[in-house]
Amino acid sequence: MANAFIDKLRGFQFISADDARVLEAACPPARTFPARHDLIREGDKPGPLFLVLDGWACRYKLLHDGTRQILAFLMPGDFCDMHMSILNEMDHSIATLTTARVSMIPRVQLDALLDARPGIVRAFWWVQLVDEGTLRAQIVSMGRRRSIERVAHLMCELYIRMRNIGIADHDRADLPLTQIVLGDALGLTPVHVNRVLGRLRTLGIMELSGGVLTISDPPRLALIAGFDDNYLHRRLRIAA
Amino acid sequence: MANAFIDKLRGFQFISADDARVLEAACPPARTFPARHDLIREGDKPGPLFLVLDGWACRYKLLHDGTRQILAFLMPGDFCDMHMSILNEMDHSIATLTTARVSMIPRVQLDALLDARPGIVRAFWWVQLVDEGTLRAQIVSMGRRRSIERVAHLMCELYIRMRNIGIADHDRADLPLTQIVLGDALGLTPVHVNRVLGRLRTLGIMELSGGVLTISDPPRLALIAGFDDNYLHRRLRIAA
DNA sequence: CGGCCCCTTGAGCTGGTTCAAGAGATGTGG
DNA sequence: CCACATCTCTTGAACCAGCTCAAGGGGCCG
Repeated sequence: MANAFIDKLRGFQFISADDARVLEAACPPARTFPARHDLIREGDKPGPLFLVLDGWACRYKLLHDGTRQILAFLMPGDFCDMHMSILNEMDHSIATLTTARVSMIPRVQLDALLDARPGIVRAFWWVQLVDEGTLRAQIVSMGRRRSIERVAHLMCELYIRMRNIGIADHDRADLPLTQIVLGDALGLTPVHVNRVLGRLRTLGIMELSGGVLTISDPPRLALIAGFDDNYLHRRLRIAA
Repeated sequence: MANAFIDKLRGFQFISADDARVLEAACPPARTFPARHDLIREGDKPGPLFLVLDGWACRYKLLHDGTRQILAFLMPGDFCDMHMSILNEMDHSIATLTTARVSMIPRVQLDALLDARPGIVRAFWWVQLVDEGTLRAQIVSMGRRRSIERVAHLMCELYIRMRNIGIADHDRADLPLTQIVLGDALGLTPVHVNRVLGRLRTLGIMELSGGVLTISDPPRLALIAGFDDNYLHRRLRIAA
């Protein structure tokens, strides 16, 4: 897996072979960061565009009282952050959750790429819009789902996304997220996340332990979650 | 106010006079819709781009159990929906909340505009990114703020956004949102929204009644909300 | 004038939090 | 390679923010 990001664009057939080649050539060698390392912080000025090639990261925001809200999980093939090149300041931070390999495209080079290649603009825009759908899905979860549904929904989403990029087995996947991290993403306390996971385990639906997610009853999990994957926009039009 | 959308872009100095003229010329005469009218529904295929010129609308999603989650409020100058031209299907619906004047740019014309005018692409992308920041702020609210903070935060945001487009006085603004609508946006029951508004009124901080928002103690409201307007990205670079 | 929303308030309930404590895992330095 | 420190997971008990259910009043529109 040389470049998970381009694989993703290609996998969705949303970038031409030509554009993919140009984009890939623009990616400098990846750097490896340890877990819990901030790639960029709220308030920072424009920097390079990050592409997560391996490992996990997240967007998050710290509140005044020290609590953290995780806004999105970034897995191989996700990017962070387009914003930089258009807005003048980050309104949230991005950090690794595990050891992660990250490719960083300098902003100047990125701008040149976008000016020269409308196909790449389109591809990036598409990714952006899909990410936005994921944000909306999270709002729905936090506003209208109870804890067990919320946990189930996140597990469905992460599982599908992992399967899409080929890092999930039939019913198992490595998911190196602690219950604290899950709580910060779901707006729940880690204690309650623990109880909910225990309940799902007892029910024989899924299990998360030792960093491995095992879904033994996918239909029931999706039912509890009220999961509909339309927001992940997997079927789409070929780039114009 | 001929075209609130272009006024907004101009107000933020993010579009050239030339691009503004071209964009304005592309807007067909506005249509007026009654309140509670769906402009587009989840699952719909690409249609025209909507620009809200007058009145209020919202993005929302209905769940299986009939509950509704409002994802974003659209006021004059906001657009809905770029998604259409890139994704193949809406993952949420958009409806008017009040009588609203809406301009609809046909998609073919929009695509031509975007192809011919990189400046307009940039401007749209910027708006898109700002909207995304607003989504993230909502996630933070729902995940980490209690009801009174959440209500206060939404009021701060709406007030600032209204002031930015010139439809708010010094400490008053028309805000034609029912407590039911607010509840659907905030993930609270209308009953509880009522109690929280009552509390804020008793505290002498703000009042919402008869469709009019009056903020008598802005600093205290912002303090309760933990409000920081950085995510609205008002200071920004002039379009390249 | 009548019907339908919307707002308001009360009373009791409950899902999720808080606080606490111990056991298991993981990593680090000597 | 072991010892110790730190982080994570787990479970229990009490509490409380926000929900549910219910009922009455007010305003707007047909």
